[in-house]
Amino acid sequence: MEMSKTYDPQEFESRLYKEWEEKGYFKAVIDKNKEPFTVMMPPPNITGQLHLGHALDHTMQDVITRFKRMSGYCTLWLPGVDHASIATEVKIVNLMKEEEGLTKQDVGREGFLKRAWAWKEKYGDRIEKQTRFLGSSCDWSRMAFTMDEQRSKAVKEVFVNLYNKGLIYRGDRIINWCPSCKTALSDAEVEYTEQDSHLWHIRYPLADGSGEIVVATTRPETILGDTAVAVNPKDERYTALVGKTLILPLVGREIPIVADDYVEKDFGSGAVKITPAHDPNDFEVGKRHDLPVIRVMNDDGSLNENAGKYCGLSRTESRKVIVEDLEKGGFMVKIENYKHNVGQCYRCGCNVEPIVSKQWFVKMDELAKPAIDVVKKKKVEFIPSRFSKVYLNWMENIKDWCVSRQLWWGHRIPAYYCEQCGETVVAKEEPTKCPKCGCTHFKQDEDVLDTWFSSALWPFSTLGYPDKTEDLKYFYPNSLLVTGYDIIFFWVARMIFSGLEHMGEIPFPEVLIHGIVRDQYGRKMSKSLGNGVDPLDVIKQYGADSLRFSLTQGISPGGDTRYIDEKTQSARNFMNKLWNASRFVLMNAEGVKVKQMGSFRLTVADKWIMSGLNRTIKEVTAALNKYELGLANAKLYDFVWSQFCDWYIELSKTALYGKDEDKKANTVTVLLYVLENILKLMHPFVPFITEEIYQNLPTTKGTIMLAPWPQYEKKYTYSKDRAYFENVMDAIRAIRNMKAEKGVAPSKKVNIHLVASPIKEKEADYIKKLAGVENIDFCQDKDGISGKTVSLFGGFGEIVVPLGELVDLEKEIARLNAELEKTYSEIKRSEGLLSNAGFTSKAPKALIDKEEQKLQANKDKALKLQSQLDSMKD
RNA sequence: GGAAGCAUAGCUCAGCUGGGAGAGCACCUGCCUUACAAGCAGGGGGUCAUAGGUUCGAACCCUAUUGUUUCCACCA
Repeated sequence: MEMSKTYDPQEFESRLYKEWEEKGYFKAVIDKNKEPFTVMMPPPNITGQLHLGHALDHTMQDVITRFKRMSGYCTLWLPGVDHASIATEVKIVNLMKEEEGLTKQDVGREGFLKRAWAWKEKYGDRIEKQTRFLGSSCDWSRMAFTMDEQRSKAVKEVFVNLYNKGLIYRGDRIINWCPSCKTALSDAEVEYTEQDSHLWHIRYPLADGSGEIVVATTRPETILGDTAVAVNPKDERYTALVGKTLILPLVGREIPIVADDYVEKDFGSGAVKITPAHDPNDFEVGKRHDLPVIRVMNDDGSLNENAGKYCGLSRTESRKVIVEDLEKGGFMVKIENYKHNVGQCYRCGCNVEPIVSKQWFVKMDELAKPAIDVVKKKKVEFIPSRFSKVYLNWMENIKDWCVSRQLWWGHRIPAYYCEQCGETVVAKEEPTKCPKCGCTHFKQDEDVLDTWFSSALWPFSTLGYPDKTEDLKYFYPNSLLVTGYDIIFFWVARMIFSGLEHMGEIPFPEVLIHGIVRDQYGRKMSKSLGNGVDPLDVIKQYGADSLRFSLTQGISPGGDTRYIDEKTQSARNFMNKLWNASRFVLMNAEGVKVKQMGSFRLTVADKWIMSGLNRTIKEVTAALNKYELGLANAKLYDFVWSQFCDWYIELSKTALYGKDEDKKANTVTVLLYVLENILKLMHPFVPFITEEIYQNLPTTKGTIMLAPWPQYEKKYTYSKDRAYFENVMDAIRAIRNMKAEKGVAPSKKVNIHLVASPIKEKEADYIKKLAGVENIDFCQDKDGISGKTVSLFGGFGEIVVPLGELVDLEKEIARLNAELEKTYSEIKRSEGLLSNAGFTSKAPKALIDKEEQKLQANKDKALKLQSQLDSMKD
């Protein structure tokens, strides 16, 4: 094959993806002799396109999936997309408004859903395409959508079951209401930010005219819905007043003064206005004291008919007007500046209103208990483990889950109301006859379910639940969940209790948490900042492999990462390096009869690279088994570039450019062997380039995707040969260093004497070739070496380089003195350590031995340095 | 108010049972050496936030402090 001189990913990435898919390599075929490894893709929202966060998420899953597939598991990575009820609906509403000038009401439910499905087709496809560009090896034949037929069946099944068990109920409760999206939200869907506001102190006169109570509030407009004022029962200031009534300013209604522990004596005036319809805490107080609930707000946030003359005013207007009226009426005592947290809708960002409303809820007490248990008992483990604390903290304080949404895009709630008697029937299909009155006309609940209700079933709904499929039997529980910490509550927690409740088993034993991808300054990527990066642009410029490698570089579980263009460039450079190293190997393998490993004697250089490879196999495998992708990535980078390319390829040239055909064949064999293993180890990270090269190796057949994962083998440790060869390398480094320091041109070859060196003549060519040496004189002593020379010391013994006029005697003496001083300080350090009884008695023996060897070596070196110095002073 | 993470070279970050401080990028000096200038060789640069403690030995373990980021709660 002709390989281009530079790496050009556009040339092969799409072609290879197509080939993999056509040959069915992504498809999981149930094999009872194999252990399954199952990962469900967190389904991206169909709201738009994939961003770098998805790219990271998918890359991590693909790396792990490909690693497991090569390791012999029956691997299923199941892809999907999420209908994202509220997020998608908001987008479509906006689009309709912009393009057609229409509202939801204008087009009606059916017309709206038609548009929504068209949207789904468009964006679902786009997401699928992007996923393919990334190289994701997911099983497209099992592609799932949270609202397709099978998933809808699962949702209905679960809803009905929970209802029949009494775990789902409908009732008037205080919920978070988004006045802009006009729907209820769950607690998890509210985000709090600090806002500047005021604390208004308002006078409430006692009904009997005997005085007044001052209350402090941040919501003066809700005064219209007040049904009591509460004080702490231990607050002496007010004990005498409890039970009396107050006249509600502006309204004139009489409201009681109640005592409740919820009130803090020391905050504000110690008295709190109670508005059960518009504050979660007040709602609870109201329940305890049996207070009426007066809702004064419409669904759009404006005041309703209960607000009397203020009816129709918007949220902001009403506050202004009411404050003015309070001031006019002499009720306002003072206004303080005040900062406090206000909840916002996580989709549209507008302030949410706590409102009493009739909604469907999932009862959480019973469901949470086992879900807490499995995490505490580590049947479900978070990686890193600190996230289990986050999970437990949330789960232990969970409230009932509001699951109904006043939206159209989503799973319609399978509840039917009898048109005659109003009886509620919850069933998978519309009932034919009312069980109470026999009427045959029903109206289905208008609301849809929270998006996360269907996502919660993902680990098993994707496998065919509620049908008892082979997939479900084989692939459940899943093996691993990979996702970001931002959706632990939304998703992970709900999957855990859902799996336990509906499958009777945990959904997955491990949850690998990753962080988010930030921009180069560490800011979140967002539309408003305009700092988002489109993965497709990156792929176009650098290739998917470069993006994948760059995203997994320097990451650790749970940690955020920054996207920096230079990092991707450096990954691309690495791809180019691998490309060219392969090109070098293939060029030299041309026409050479490749041998079998083990059928010939390895050189020490061969053994050095083989042991390095072996070590890398061990480390990379261990790192991947722990899902430490950043670590595996770093080990690969180092081995491929700094060991294989920088050293072994250079070393191999002595044989490749020599005349001995047999030696050449040996070297080619080792080069191919190491390269093949490098490709396999790197394949999970960079699937395209490794496949492209692999298929062109003379020693391989078929796809690298299904090639067996490299195994660590003890026989390739070669510790002694490795240590010996390090001396050769040190010698090369020392000579290069010396030449650079003395300003000797790299092309200028020098002659050297190797004095009393452990290095054997066999290795002379390596030194000559790599260090730019003409001749080497292997000798036992320095007799016979005359003229101005430089001496280098190390594990290789002494290297004497005659440099003629190039050597400045003064400078050379200074250099040697500096080195001698350094050596003495090393000796001192070793001696200090070794004379320390604590150290010698407690430190491990290997460490003590090592220290002793070091001490001896340094003593030898010091002697040699000293004698060299002495000789120069003559 | 509660909890957690982070603090290591100019920048981004590794450093995984405590045993002489590392990489990439950037910088400086030489090199177009027949795989690669998207490259090669060499080099400078760090009181591992601060203060204590444990230990023969601490970037690593403990305590406190400072700075920073995030999550949870939401006292009107």
